[in-house]
Amino acid sequence: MVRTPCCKEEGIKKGAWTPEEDQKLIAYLQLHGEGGWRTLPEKAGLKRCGKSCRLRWANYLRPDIKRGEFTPEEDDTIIKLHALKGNKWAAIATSLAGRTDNEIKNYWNTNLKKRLKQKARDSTTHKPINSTGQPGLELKTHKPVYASGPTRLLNRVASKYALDLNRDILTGIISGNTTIMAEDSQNSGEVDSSTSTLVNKMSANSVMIKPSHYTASTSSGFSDNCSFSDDLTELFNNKEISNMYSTVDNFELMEELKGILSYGGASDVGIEDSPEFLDFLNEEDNMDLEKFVSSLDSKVGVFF
DNA sequence: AAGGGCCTCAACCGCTATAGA
DNA sequence: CTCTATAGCGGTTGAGGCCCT
Repeated sequence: MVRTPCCKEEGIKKGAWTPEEDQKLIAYLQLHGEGGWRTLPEKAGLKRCGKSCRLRWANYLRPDIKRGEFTPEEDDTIIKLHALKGNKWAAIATSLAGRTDNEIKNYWNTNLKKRLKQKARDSTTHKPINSTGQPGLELKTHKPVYASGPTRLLNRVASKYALDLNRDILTGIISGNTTIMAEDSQNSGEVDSSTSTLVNKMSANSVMIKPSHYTASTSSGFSDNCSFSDDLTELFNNKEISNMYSTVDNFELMEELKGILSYGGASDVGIEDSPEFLDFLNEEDNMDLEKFVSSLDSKVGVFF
């Protein structure tokens, strides 16, 4: 399909807007409202293309735009949401009243990105940057050789965070059954499809946690085709988990948890086939999910 | 004072998504 | 279904201001 230009090239002004142009645009929009951007410049007496007018209005002239410095609270929100959503500036902007996606994007690139680097965190993944300068997890607390078993990892997480992390949330992450999720689902009248999938996979009472590459059994809630690491992507992108990030004061813990679980999804080739590893799985990875969750406190110290 | 480099951020570019004819 | 107009998005650019030497 041939793209039609958004405006005729001749006589179209580019570059910075003058106060006179701003006034013309504001006056026109106050009178006629938004829309009809293609024909607006001619009607408003502007030698600009419609797209330029729309952007000028959306990013600068709109009366509900908040100008001035970002507050520490706004900084915090942006950092948290960026960790969750990545460079989805428009999505991030919906959580900051009066801030435009363009403004947030600029602010990120000029300020917050540097701040993360100063804290030795990767500006894309937000994970700590290790000694090699590569983003990654601090392996000193995570034993790589056992990284393949999701349950092992959950055990570790439970052990490490049982005292700190709200147990409802941790339980929810594991079982897809938190109060937050339940309330949210009831209130909205719908459950995000990815969440539904996860809840179906994870919340059945008889679920036995299996590692994604452990093929000896097919009786668990996780099918052999179900990659735990793939589910994590869904899990951490879904609406309810997003809400946890933005509304619950557990961001750091959630981030670290995410890192640990993601790490667990990336198994080393061959490890899962070793007798030692399979023995370990038989012993500890087939435990009942409910028992596991209900005994979190007693697990403290087991793996750390 | 001059000028070169760096930084900021408004504006632009190119693309996709969506609605409607 | 196709085509077109429009809206929206994220990446990039470049003018202007600031800072340092």
